[in-house]
Amino acid sequence: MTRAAGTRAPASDEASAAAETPGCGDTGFGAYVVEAQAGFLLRRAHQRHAALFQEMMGARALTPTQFTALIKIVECGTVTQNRLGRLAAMDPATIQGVVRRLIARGLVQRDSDPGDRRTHVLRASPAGLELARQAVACATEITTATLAPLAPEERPLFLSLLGKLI
Amino acid sequence: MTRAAGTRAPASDEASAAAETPGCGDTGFGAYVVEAQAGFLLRRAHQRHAALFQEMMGARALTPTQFTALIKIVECGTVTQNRLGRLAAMDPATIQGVVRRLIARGLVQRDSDPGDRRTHVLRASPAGLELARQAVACATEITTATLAPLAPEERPLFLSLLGKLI
DNA sequence: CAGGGATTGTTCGTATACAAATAATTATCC
DNA sequence: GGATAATTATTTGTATACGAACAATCCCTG
Repeated sequence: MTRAAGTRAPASDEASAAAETPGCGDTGFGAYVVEAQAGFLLRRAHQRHAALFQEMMGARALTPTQFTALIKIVECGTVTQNRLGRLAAMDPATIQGVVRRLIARGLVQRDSDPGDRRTHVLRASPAGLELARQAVACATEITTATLAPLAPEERPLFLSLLGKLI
Repeated sequence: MTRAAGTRAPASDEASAAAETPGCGDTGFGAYVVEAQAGFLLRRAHQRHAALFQEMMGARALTPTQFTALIKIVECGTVTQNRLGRLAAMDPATIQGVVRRLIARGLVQRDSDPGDRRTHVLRASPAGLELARQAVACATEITTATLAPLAPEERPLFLSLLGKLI
């Protein structure tokens, strides 16, 4: 994470220099250091992963959520939109937009369900299936890159702890 | 994380039942399981933290980013907007909106800098300072709640590993 | 001191993320 | 079988998050 000083990047290394950044002294918050809190670190780690994902996914141009949704659709073969949202951990309002963009790119198709007139059935198109296969290979490298700062033996431990945070 | 089946919640427990959700068989992705990847877990952990934050911050109605920005302003006494963004790990475009909302709530004030006509100097208002003090106490509990699923001895370890992911 | 490069803040467009409200439909229960 | 509850999908509004482009200003170097 060595970045030039004048970048438009979201977080300069200043954000890691917890305690005493010049001009920013202690102001009576006791031992509370924002940069050391779980929430702050989760946000930054998530930011970094998203950046890695975008960079490494490259021309495939899938966002993390689009990728997750597409994979889940392929795994299910056929899903309903809200159920897909639950599988992919997305709000009905959020999954709506994600699916709309996947359909707009021709990666997913949507058929009406004769058994339930409320829903539409989602299914991956051939192009979507092909892209999914390529993306999975790429995503494996993205996971590796995300965990790269950890020693190999720390990685499963970290994932196990992270997984407990539901 | 025991939630009723029909909630509007972003992620039902279905999203944790990795391998074999009924109707969603293996479709040739080999050993790749989305729900076990670092990115997916980071996104969910971040979501959960944000939900805890909103719930526990309650009437104070600060979002995690607003809280971070406010704390950083108080710590610095006086900051420039972009510099604040770097300290709080936010894009210039993002910090702009965060600061605008803090100003709209009267928690932060903005004065022009005679030494540099590009910038404005940010400073916490008395109300902002008071809210910051209350919020820090609350945020400490939020961190505890976030890490609650971990055994006490696992918590510093987890934070240390998470911190390595920059 | 002049001119090029860097920095600051803003705006626009896109993509999550979620609460809340809504209409349409299905499921349940008395 | 009919009222009620639940579910599905959509829409609106708000809040991150970031790339890209921009004008104003500063800084530095020649």
